[in-house]
Amino acid sequence: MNIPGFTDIIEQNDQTEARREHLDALRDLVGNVYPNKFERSRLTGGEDTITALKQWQPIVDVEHEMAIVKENIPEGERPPAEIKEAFNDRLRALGTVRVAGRLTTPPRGNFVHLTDGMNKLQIYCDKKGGFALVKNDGAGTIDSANGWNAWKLIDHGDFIGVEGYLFVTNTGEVSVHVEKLQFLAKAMLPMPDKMHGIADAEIRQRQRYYDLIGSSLAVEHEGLSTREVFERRAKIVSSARSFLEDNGYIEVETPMLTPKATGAAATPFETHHNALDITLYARIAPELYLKRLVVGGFEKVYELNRNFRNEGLSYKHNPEFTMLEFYCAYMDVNGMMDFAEKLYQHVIENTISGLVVEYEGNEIDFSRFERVAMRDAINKYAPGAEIDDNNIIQLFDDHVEANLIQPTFIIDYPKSISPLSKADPANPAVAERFELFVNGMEVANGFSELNDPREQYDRFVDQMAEREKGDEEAMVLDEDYIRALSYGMPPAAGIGIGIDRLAMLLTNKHSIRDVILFPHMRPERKEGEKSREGGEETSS
RNA sequence: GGUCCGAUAGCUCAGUCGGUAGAGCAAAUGGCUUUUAACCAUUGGGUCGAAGGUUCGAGUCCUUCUCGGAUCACCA
Repeated sequence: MNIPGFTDIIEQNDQTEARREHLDALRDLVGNVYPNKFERSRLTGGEDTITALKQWQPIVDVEHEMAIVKENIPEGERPPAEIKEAFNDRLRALGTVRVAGRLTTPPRGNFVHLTDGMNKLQIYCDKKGGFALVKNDGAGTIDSANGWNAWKLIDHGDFIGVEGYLFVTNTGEVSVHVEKLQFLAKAMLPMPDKMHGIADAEIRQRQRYYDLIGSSLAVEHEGLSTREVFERRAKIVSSARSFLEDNGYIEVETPMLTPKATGAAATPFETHHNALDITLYARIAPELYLKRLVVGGFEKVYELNRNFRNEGLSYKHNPEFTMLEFYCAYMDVNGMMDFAEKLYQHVIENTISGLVVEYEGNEIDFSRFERVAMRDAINKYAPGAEIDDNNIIQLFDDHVEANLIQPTFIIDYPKSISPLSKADPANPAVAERFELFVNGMEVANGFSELNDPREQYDRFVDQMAEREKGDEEAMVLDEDYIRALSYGMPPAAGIGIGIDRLAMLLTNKHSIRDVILFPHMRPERKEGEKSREGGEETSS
């Protein structure tokens, strides 16, 4: 077996060499260079994270008042000492703070910022005044002689913990005057560019940790920082959840590994269960499981989780993507559109302020959703086109989809391509189905759920016939689902909402890879692998 | 899969007509020490994505390949 060596994985250069030397020297000073914990103070009520401290009212107040003082003195002049001292008395009375984080710059001066990934806090180490080193020897022995010696050995990106008192600098920034320094963890690799972060999209996606570090260090950002993108995505997910919970929905988890890949038109990933010796498929949709639960008496049910589709990658497709799918008994497609509008509005208002989303130069207004029949939309964007059941989707895709910038429900889908959807009672050829389009992109799909087991069976049979004819994505008959429907399912409506695409819209990101922490990529191949093989052949 | 664009120091990027491989940041050494991308001086750091070709000479031109991005076709 060819196990790569540590130095094959971690590139060695002058920078890593310097860090290794610093680490060895630190080991002599502090003992354990990877201690197990650091207890932060609790002045803010909870744990004193950097973010908590930066948002803590006493600190916010002092920085605000100091800013006013600075406005009233000439540019470049220091604030009067007595005013500063008054602020410092207030800050010092708050108590001793213990805070930890990563160094955002090289520690060459005696000022440095620590980050918790989101916010930065400045600390001040006074060489002359002296500060103590806390040894990582289990007892926390204080080494008052070596504080500054340890300080000289820490590197850009290392984690340290400090204890000290708060004060305000001449520039008005509340900082920690360090009295005790504790070394917490080493960064063996150099940090990204402090101005620009990581520019290479491949490295950003493959090494998201590195990208996130860059995002927390970088001074300039175009749009949201990587950290902010994923915080916003988390906000989208949590506000969608809370909206559904508040409306009486219950969250469930249904199988990811399924014996049949059905519930959507897509190619599945295949795998094998050894003990059972059967083929399993990564689910392409949770739809049929969720409706089984409606049969079983869950009147409002949702699942917010991953789907897997074995298809091409693009700026709006990742092999695994997050879908919010939910079902509501006694509701039809129109009720679902009404509810979906409210859900979108709730999520958007909670995520950004207001309902107007800036996306790639467009102003997308979520205060209003249009509803347009598919035929009407085609007539609008491809006037004169002759529409029949066979070309309607093609016409729609070719002429309409890209034009649907503002939120638009396209309704009245052909029944033939909607095998899980109820027909419109007034027009049996049309399904009670919608898809929601925003910025030319499908973001949701919903319908009145077909609950007649006999008709569902016939639709599956039609799909299987399409499959025989070569349509590999035609839906697969699910016998157990027919059995479930035969026990009776109340009238219901359901919807699937693409979370990644919503995240793209709300973070102004063009690529789905920018809103997925670890998007799918080709396996990383190191150049060394090739040359090592070659080396074995030539060496004797 | 097709088309177009890209890959140069740890990071961000220059590199003219084919003629000695560059800058800023980061690193090392020294100085300074209430700074806000700290500053000043000095030093080290490169298989120019890989292989081949043209040429006296290739980061630069040609071919192939790898990886990535954009875009088109299928999927949400």
